[in-house]
Amino acid sequence: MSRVTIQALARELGLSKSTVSRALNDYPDISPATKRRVSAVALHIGYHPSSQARGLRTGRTQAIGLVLDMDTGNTHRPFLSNFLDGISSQLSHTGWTLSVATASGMEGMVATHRKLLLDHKVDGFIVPRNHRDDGRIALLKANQTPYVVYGRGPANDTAPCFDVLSEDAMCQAVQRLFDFGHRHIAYVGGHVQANYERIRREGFLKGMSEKGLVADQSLCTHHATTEDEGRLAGERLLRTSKPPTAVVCAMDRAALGICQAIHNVGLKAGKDVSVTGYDGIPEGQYAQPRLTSFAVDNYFAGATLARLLVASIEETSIAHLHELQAVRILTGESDGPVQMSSQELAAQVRQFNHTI
Amino acid sequence: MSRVTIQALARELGLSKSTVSRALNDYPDISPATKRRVSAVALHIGYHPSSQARGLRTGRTQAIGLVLDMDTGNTHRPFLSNFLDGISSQLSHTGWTLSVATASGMEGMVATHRKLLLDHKVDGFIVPRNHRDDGRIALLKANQTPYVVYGRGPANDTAPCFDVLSEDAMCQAVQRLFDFGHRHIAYVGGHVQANYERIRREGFLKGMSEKGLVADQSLCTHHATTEDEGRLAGERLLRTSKPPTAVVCAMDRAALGICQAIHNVGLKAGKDVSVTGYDGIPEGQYAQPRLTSFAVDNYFAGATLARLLVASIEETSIAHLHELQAVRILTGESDGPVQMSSQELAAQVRQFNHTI
DNA sequence: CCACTTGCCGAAACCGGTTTCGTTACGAAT
DNA sequence: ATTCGTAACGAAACCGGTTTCGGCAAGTGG
Repeated sequence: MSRVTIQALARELGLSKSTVSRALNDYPDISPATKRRVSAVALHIGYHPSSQARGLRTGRTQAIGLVLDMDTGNTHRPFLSNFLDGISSQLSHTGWTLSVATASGMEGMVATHRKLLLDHKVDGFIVPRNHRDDGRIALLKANQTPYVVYGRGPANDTAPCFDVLSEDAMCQAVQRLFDFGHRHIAYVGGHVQANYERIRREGFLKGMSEKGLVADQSLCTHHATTEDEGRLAGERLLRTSKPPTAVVCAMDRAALGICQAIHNVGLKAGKDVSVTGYDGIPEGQYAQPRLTSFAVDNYFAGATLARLLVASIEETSIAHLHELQAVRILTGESDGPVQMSSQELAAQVRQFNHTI
Repeated sequence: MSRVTIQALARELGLSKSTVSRALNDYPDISPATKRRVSAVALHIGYHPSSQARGLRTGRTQAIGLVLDMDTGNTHRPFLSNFLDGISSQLSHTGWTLSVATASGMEGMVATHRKLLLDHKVDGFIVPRNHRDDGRIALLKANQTPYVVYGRGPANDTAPCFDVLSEDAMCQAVQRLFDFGHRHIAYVGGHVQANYERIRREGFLKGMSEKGLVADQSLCTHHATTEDEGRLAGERLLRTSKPPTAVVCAMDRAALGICQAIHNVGLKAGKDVSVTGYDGIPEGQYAQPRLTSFAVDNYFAGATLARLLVASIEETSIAHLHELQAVRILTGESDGPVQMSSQELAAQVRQFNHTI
């Protein structure tokens, strides 16, 4: 056990514990010589301050909280490891640690945040995947608890945030498909209540308008967060009289479902119908055809969020606390040059359905 | 903020804070009537004890630590979410929380454990993937810190542990392949320094001997933890004069690599050569052919480990602290009835290599 | 020489709980 | 009536740090 307290260190040094404390914390009223001596002996006898004792006095735990939603959480499963690594690596340079908890749904998450707060287990939170009207943020604001949002925060919010430029990815996807000759492009979004959904959709629309295309509202859908939901959305789109020749998806999992739907009507994704995803999940790189997607550097995201949060808690720098990061495209074979018109595509689908 | 201390509660009740403390902690020298009254008022005015203040006195943080290895950690990436959920769910009933950190390699992990210990951030650790000679366990033992092993602990170790019966999975795999008619079966293992490797290999050997087969040493390899390493191992196996008609892998990722190697010589996994994996990673279920594998319930694992660790820290029950859990088979199409003999297989591979 | 600042450090309060020890009141035993 | 035991609670120490306040000595200006 540690068992070497500041008292023992003070005795060893022939100083009072208050002097030792101030020396270690670099107070100005301690002579440089004493500071050096204290640090040296502290290191020598292996003194490590108790974080709880310090926290009791300072009111700080030196820990940040991360509550994961297990309802929608499966969607970010593959990135979790890198995300945690980013946070932890950033914190490891300091004395801070990361406290992780899981919860189900927004109410569950809010309850978990409250619990961690009331127990004084953490000083602040990383809030991933913020919603339009987010109970977690409401709670943290009401309690004046520091937090940092992974995602675009509310416009009138002063809390620091970090996000990836997913709108640029959607925009790039449209442009790429346009360059492949596609003009009839659908959009399949994710959780409508999530903030990211609005942003990605707007990115899609921006890409469309930049190319002089008008987004057909009947080709814009959402709530496709799983493969099954994506497949259903794909089946609906293919069954219309003017099916899209390309589909931009806000999530890889939905994109994989769309590829299945395409396969199920005897067509080939990437040839007959183009599909792009977003997230860069491993399954997409193993799928047939390999999914064109956009990868997020979640290590960087975690590290940045941790840095922003700690800075905002310690109030060291009030620098720009809103940061953005570009995504990296993963070119697969799920998209390509347009092969046939929407009418021809519709005919093919009809024909396939008849022969069955 | 919380700011309702035990003092305030005591004032509100007209009692001393020591009485309030003992009432809340169910001491025998407090009258039942007082206990009820204290609990009621505490709930009413929203009293939540500061975990740091309590920890300072009791020496307990009520937090457990989990240090993830980012070197080999990518292999357990998909399970992390469920694993954390299991731990967190188990802890949520109590006042305990989970502290997560990452590290690189054994030295890094040991250093991180030491840091968390010296800072008094956690009371105990969950140690996943223990090695034969594990620095983490040595450290924790030396410091008399409670820990629980995810994996089979050292035989002479009294520390609680939990593990899945991966040896049974390997054994099942052999029996399944035997029933498919395979007699020439290879084994491709993972990290040799890890404890699980020994266990899985022994499970494989047990399955072989139970069916009266002798394991050809030249067909037993290891150190295949990634897809690339698996592919290389597969290429080596296929190039021998008596290649195996079936391969049992200790890890899905290696199995996927073997499937690639089979594909690369113009053969079909699941038809010409059978392959089984272990872990049940999502990529395996998306691969062509779908991988036959064994799934681990990592939610259950996390919950059990957390329960064991807290029990061993609080020393409530000295019950059986060694638990085991069976795995569930995921039948895919990467294995099947034997199609040709080892000689015929070798001929096919030779022929393919000549034509190129 | 004295008052006053400045540098440096110690004493003690404090954070919010837990735990030890002591005290009071009351009924039972002697 | 005295002693004793016990139930129920209060006072105070304690955990290990941080922070406020005050004190002492040396230096400085008048």
